Amino acid sequence: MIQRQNPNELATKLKQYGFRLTHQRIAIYNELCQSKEHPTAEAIYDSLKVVYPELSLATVYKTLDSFSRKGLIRKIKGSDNSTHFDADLSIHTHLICNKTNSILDYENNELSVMLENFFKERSISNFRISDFQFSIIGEIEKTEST
Amino acid sequence: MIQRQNPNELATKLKQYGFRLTHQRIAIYNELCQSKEHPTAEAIYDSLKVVYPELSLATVYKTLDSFSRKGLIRKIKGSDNSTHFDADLSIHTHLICNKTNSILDYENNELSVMLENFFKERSISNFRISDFQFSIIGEIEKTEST
DNA sequence: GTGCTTGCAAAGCATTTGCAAGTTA
DNA sequence: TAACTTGCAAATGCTTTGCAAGCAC
Repeated sequence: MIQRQNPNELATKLKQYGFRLTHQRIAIYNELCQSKEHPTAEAIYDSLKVVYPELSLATVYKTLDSFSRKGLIRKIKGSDNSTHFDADLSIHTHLICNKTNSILDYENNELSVMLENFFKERSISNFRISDFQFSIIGEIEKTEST
Repeated sequence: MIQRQNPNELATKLKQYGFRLTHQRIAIYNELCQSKEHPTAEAIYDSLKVVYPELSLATVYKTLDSFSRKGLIRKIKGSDNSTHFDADLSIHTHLICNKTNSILDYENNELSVMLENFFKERSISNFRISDFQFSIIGEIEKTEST
């Protein structure tokens, strides 16, 4: 989740990235910004379908793909064969659960700062970096209280 | 690629992990250990088909899946929707090319040691770690000499 | 001999594509 | 109005599954 943005801010950001403003794009980007859960295309579709019944799953896929290709959002590969999306572009690490196929942020500032510093001034010969993907794979453990 | 292993070493390792020794398993694990390229199931199949024409692609998938579920090898998600495999279980970082869908090792000892040290004594509450996946996404740049 | 593994073909599922109709700038 | 975007349905492509025959132990 990234901080709450009002409709104007959303629209401005989409324009900045060269997108025509459509209801679908605004709704999809807004949904992704609000979500804490790094949703899949299908999850976004399911949430929005309630409010916009005419929305198509193919549009959600196309929109998320164009967003990520222009660098507005980032793709995350899940442990199953699904792709999740994240509006938070900062260098940070994910926890990926093999059992639930869910993705959480690993909130560890020390690690984020360390990685950021490491890559800040660094380039890789013959490679143009466009994104980082740091994941810890494993299993969410149930606590007794649940 | 991990260091060359003779047939006996391969077999011993497979047994250690509780696998029955079949020609297919030995060939698949050997192929993966020799490969520098983090191949997909299909790439492994294509390489082995020449020598073992009766080999089935489904067997390659099943075998790689059981290897990775027992922790003998590791899965890597590519930038397209394919899964690649790696016999090198050490903490290391991959370069993933969006254009060629190829995966290379990012050979940087400083980074590997840093990550290893960071996670050596660290645990995450309510999460059982089984693997790490660190990737740098981008594009391999052509050099003029190519 | 028993239980695990293989190969085949079919099925499954996430994602992409083609195109006519609708919408944005 | 011109170019881009949407929604639908069909297609694609990677991966999994069911099952009979084969093999390891």
